Amino acid sequence: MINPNISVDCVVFGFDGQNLNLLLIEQKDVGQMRRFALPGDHVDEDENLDEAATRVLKELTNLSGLYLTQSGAFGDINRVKNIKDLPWLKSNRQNPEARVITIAYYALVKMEDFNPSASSFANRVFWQGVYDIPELAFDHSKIVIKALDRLRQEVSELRVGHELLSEKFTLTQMQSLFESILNSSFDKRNFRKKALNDSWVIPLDEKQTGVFHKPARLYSWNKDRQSI
Amino acid sequence: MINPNISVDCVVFGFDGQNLNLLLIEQKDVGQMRRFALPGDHVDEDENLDEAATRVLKELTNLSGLYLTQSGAFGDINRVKNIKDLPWLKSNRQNPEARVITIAYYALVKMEDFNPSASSFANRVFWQGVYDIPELAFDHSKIVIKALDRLRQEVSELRVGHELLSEKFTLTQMQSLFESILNSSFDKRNFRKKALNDSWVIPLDEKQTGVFHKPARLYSWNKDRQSI
DNA sequence: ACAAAAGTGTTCGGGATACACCCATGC
DNA sequence: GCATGGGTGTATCCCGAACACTTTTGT
Repeated sequence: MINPNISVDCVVFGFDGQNLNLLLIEQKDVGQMRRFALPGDHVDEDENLDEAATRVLKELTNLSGLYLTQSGAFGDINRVKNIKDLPWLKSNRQNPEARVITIAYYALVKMEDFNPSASSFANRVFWQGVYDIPELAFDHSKIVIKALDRLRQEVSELRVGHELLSEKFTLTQMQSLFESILNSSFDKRNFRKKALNDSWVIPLDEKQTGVFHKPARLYSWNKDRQSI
Repeated sequence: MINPNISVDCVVFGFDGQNLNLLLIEQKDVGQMRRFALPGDHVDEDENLDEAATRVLKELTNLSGLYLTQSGAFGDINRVKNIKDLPWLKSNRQNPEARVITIAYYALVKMEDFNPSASSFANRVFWQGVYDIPELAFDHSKIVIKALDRLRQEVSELRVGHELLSEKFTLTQMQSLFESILNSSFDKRNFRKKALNDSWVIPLDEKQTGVFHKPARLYSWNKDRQSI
């Protein structure tokens, strides 16, 4: 049995080697309008919050074991009162007037692991550049901003980030990851010095293939050296 | 009308010039046992989460304008299933079995501004040293740990802290504040150099009185220099 | 005079920053 | 051979860490 007052919403960040992206859905059953939102669902009575978020993420991406962490609770009384959200609420909720508090989570996925496709949730699921997010349903824009804030903090402290790169990667990709998350840029030499000095990564005896310039060396994360 | 599924709990930190303390209540109506908890209450249907937390804090301390910020949502299905919590739930809740999700807040108060006294909430309200917290009801210990974590982060980044000292204070008091929050100790000279170099504080033309040693100079916060 | 806390400067090492040119490969 | 990104070293500055003695007041 679901609890009508409590939901979870997932801010799913993905990285493609160049840019940071956000997973959005296009809502169903909203007539002619196109309205975008974060994936989310109500929480079941016998389900922990983390479990509900994990479930939403699993249904959406068919991936498990993803990095997933809570980023806040949103419960303003008018968060589901926007007139533009009425059509969806009417066709998806027993009581469209009900107050709903949502617990926001954010997740990190390697984009290469996953191709978005339609699901029970939505007409359409797609990646969107984080610096180019359209208007979202409910208070989802606020939720995204807060999640991005948290992600930035965690990345600066190097507590997360490896979840967004593939097993083997180039230092340039790693630098792009940091730059796109923190929305700033770094000096190449200093960045590489730091990554190696602080043993964030381990150099492999392998090089990039299939590129038409000098192939870059590949690296992997140093798992012993995480979260310091 | 209250929403039976959603509550707020407040982790209220206070500082007395020496040690960091936490405001606890002793629960009413639990028969012979003594059981301690965080102050909290259900959220009203027409009340925002922040408003509910503000209300709890106001009823408790009779102070307003306090620093108050959300530190997380706690919703494990068995968070109110501990047998020791049954007596209180039975005498305080219509449906003691109901699932309750709580949104945790943490607040900072100057202890000199406020003397705890009994209230509608509790038999007894009292300050307890944060490094000496007894067993708490529900999952309140977890909530405290998380709030303390957040407080430490914010203090290290100097985003909060001034809320815990009076208008005028000595550098030694300020150092004690940092030391008790971060549970570590600093070199006096280095600490003072940093506080002054980085313009955290402004020296006043005033000295401590009523002490039986060399009186210390008083300082106030540099409001222009906060949160950097 | 004595107890108690206030107040003060210098040295050292390590990490962050700034900066420009040659290299390997595919086309 | 040329276009594209890969890869490298040095000098400087600032910040954090370590460290011990003198000063002022009340009793």
